[in-house]
Amino acid sequence: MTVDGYAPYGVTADLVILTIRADQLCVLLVRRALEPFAGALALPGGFVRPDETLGAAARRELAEETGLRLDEPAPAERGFAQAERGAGTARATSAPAVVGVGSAGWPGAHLEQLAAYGAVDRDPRARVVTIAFLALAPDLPEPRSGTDAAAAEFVPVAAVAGAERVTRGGVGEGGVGEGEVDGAGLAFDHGAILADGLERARSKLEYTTLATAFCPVEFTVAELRRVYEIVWGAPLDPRNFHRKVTGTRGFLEPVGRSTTRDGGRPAALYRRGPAEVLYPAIRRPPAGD
Amino acid sequence: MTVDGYAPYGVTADLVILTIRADQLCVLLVRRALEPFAGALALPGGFVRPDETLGAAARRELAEETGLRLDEPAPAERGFAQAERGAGTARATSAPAVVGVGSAGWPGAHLEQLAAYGAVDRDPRARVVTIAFLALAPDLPEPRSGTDAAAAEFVPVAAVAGAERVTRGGVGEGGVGEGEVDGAGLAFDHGAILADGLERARSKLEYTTLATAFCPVEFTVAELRRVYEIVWGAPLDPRNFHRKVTGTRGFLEPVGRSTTRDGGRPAALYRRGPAEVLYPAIRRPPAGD
DNA sequence: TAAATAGTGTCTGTTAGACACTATTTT
DNA sequence: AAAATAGTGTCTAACAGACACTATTTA
Repeated sequence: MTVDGYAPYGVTADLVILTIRADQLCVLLVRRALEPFAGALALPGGFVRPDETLGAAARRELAEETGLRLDEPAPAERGFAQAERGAGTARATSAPAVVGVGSAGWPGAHLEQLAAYGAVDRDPRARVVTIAFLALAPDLPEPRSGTDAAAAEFVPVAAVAGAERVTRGGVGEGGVGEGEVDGAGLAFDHGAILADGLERARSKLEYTTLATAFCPVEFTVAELRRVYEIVWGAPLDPRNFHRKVTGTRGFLEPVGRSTTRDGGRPAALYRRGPAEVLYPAIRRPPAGD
Repeated sequence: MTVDGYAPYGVTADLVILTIRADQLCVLLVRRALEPFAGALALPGGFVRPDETLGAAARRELAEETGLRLDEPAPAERGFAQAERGAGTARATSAPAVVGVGSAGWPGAHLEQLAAYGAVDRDPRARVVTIAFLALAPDLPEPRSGTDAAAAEFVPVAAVAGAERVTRGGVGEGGVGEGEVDGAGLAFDHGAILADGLERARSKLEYTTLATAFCPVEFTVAELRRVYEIVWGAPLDPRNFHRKVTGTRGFLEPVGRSTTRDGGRPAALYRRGPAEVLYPAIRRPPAGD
């Protein structure tokens, strides 16, 4: 059913799911089983169903691929009905039992809309617009194969050719040929989407407390610092970082216990606090990596 | 033509076009001539044509409604083909002659993707996903009526009921009933889109040089400050503001002339400089309005 | 004891915010 | 002269960045 005779579009939701494994920033990629781009790596995703919102499609895909279930965000606080809001974010507050997943939960996992991509020829089959989402999660168990993916695995972003080739802040607009793999070696325009997702994640660590989304429920200051160092690819001064994050009200809440799992003197354990924005921001070092 | 039998969607581009007129932040709204929501105010927009990207549709709608033509952004700098990038931004570098528009040009006008909105019932006719764009422009001549709009006019955002009712940073997800006008008094979910656009504009003034997009080619520091004060609805200290913007490299480039159009001692004229980000940011005062 | 990591203190330069003061115009 | 706006200087508190130093564990 179309409106006013305009051509219909396919609408998909694709996900950039980032996690940290073995001291590397990794993205979940699937090996495509079907044409187009059969055999190529791609971001997980799929068509938005007629009865679900964009965010619901993203949460469904996330659960299908990783077993990670996020609650729907609460309706807007002022009490009037709203359409699904694109800029919204979700945080898991509980983790119902899922096959292959324990009961620990991932309290800090994060999902937000990234952007819409609608180049005319981005899908050689038909006009398809995709709404990309960015998910940040602590280290997850092995991903489960999705419906249209032969296999899904976390791949270090450093190993994804071209994912880093877009300069910070600079984005353009062009076109891709029919069925042509773009510069990142991923299917469709997924290399560009990944690059945008990485830049979004890197910049959000500067001025929000989102780094905790990569951490388990309880973590040390050094573990949080390692998140920053891995995502930014640059070392941070441990003393200044410690002073900054423990001095920012609402960023960390002490658990009261400590751990020696990082070696050396026991480190205090923290949970994430209620703060979401950081002011002043933690500055991203010039470069590195 | 659909893919794998999934239901087709309509895809539209809607615009939040902001400008400053008579010391008020205004948004371009159209009076809908057709059902649904006939007679109600709505954001300008329309269906994305089969042969144009999302950004091209937004630029076309912008030109149709305002006469303001923006160049397509340059392709990505690293030389590999990219699909249209959602997070990209465009700045007009020239303003070809357009009916009703002089030759002065709007060098700072700005267009960027805001977000995608896809609640199931947001359009009572069919499943329609809209990609919202945010445009910032200097005071423009009277808008021209678009194809599906009986009239278009700039309305002070303060006069749009409910547009300010969403708290800073908090967004949720819900649903709207069939044909029901949402809390902002605008058609569809355009009140929510407007609120998101306003928040995006307000927050971008903090950490980018985008305020110049509201200014004419040459402007004074006081005129730039008035942009901040109007968009944020709060007064700023003129002396500290002056020191901040003139001391930030690349923000302003002196023209070498001055004007007395604001009264009092002549003020130096500036053009926007090459800088795009502000670090440290200009902090938004607690509230005001 | 040595090595490793946690955490505190201290110094310096930069900046925001508050506000006194001077400069140059119009009325 | 008075009013208005432009622009500079000065003070203080906060903070980033650099780095010395102490604290508590394991090997």
